Amino acid sequence: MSASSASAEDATPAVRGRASAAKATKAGADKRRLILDAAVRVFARQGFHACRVSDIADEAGVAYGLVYHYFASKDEVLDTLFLERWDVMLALIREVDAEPIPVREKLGAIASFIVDSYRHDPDLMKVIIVEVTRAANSFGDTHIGTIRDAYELIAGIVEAAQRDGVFKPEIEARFAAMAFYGVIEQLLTGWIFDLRPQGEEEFERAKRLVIEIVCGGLETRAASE
Amino acid sequence: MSASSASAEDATPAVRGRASAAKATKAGADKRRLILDAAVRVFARQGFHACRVSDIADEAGVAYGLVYHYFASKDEVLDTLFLERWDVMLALIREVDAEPIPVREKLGAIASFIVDSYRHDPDLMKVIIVEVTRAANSFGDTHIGTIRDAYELIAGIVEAAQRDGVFKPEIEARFAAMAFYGVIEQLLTGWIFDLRPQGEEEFERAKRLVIEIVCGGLETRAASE
DNA sequence: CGGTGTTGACTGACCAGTCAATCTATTTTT
DNA sequence: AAAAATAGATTGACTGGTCAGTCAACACCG
Repeated sequence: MSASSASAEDATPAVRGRASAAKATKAGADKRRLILDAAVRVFARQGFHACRVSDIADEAGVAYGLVYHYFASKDEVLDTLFLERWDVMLALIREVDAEPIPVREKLGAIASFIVDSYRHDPDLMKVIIVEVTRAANSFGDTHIGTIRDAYELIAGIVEAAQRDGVFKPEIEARFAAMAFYGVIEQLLTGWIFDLRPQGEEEFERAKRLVIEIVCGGLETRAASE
Repeated sequence: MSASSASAEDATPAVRGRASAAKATKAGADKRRLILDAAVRVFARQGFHACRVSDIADEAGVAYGLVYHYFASKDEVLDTLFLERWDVMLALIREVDAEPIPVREKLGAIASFIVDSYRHDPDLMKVIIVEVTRAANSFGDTHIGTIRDAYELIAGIVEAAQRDGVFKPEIEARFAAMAFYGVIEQLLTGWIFDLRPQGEEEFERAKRLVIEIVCGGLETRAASE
């Protein structure tokens, strides 16, 4: 149901410093993936804290102990899911930032990426948002640095736009980045909890509106469209 | 340290339908309050899930069992804290909405209220945001209706502004409300986790910037100042 | 054989919620 | 006014259930 994203495949960053066992075998890596994908479904359905490790094993169709062969702890499973995806996003932001295009398009590309991530694998995004990003106390705390990285990159984009005179200088760049991210997170949260309509059209419309509101409030009275 | 807000005092809405025991005695109500205030500190420090009921009892200086004399469960303690404060906020939004003032001031008053709530009792706001509002899976689910009420009220304000021609009609009112709320929640989250600077000046500046960004993106090219 | 992969029963820790007993204050009875 | 009765307030030891993580044994492949 949720095949690992193609772009994450080659870049798998081996989960920093954790103990997690091998994946020497071809089949080994497959089982590992199987467990990760099962975990996404279980976490999305029951929530990280409410589910048992045995639920993940059952969903994956493997024995309880095998989860601990590939991961040091229940936490590490979630960590892995988060980092895998977040790293892809950080890479994309850096890529976009380097491109010689107007801010509106840069921020638009980032918003698009996140919305498309949700469209492509809502369960995974639900887990990342609900269990990590929004759970800033428990897991977010571990990853606060990584989350902050995204913040900073976006702030950098805003700052550049201010230097170019496209964005007002009086709204602090970091504040603007925070606002941008806040709107997007709220949007996904709305979808996740069925507070907002979904569907192909809605997704595209949402991308436009996010940019319209945020850039509209940031631009000087010079840029129209 | 955190005296219950004056405006909430008389309006205490007796926590809907729950079993929670009496508070017939004068001293009884005091102890109840003592436990609630202790819970705020403990929840803020350790998190709802990470703390034990005995931690709350210890912090309050009462016996373990007494918590269950006043509250049916650990959950009910958190529910009470949330509803107490959220109801005050809903009342304020309704009040503001009724006033015959421009949108910018209406939204500004709401942003001010929330920021001031944080300034007045950061621990309480931390608990509400982190453990309820942002924990949309566990507790947010129970209160999703109440949270939604705030959404809808704000959407109503935006809609009125659109009818008056002050706000663009092409940005759906609910979407705008979501964005407004998203920015504010992200702002508080930033303070809570020390990602953003705090202090009297910052609080006031933040109020202005929130309005500047959101209203700036929503207004038609007519309103300036 | 040696190592990796796989199994699932078991353990040790944890903690929400219960409950029977005790205390304190207020009211009723004598 | 003292004693008795009633009701709420307060205590903390105890129970029952839950689960993350361990481990010793077994399977499979090269």
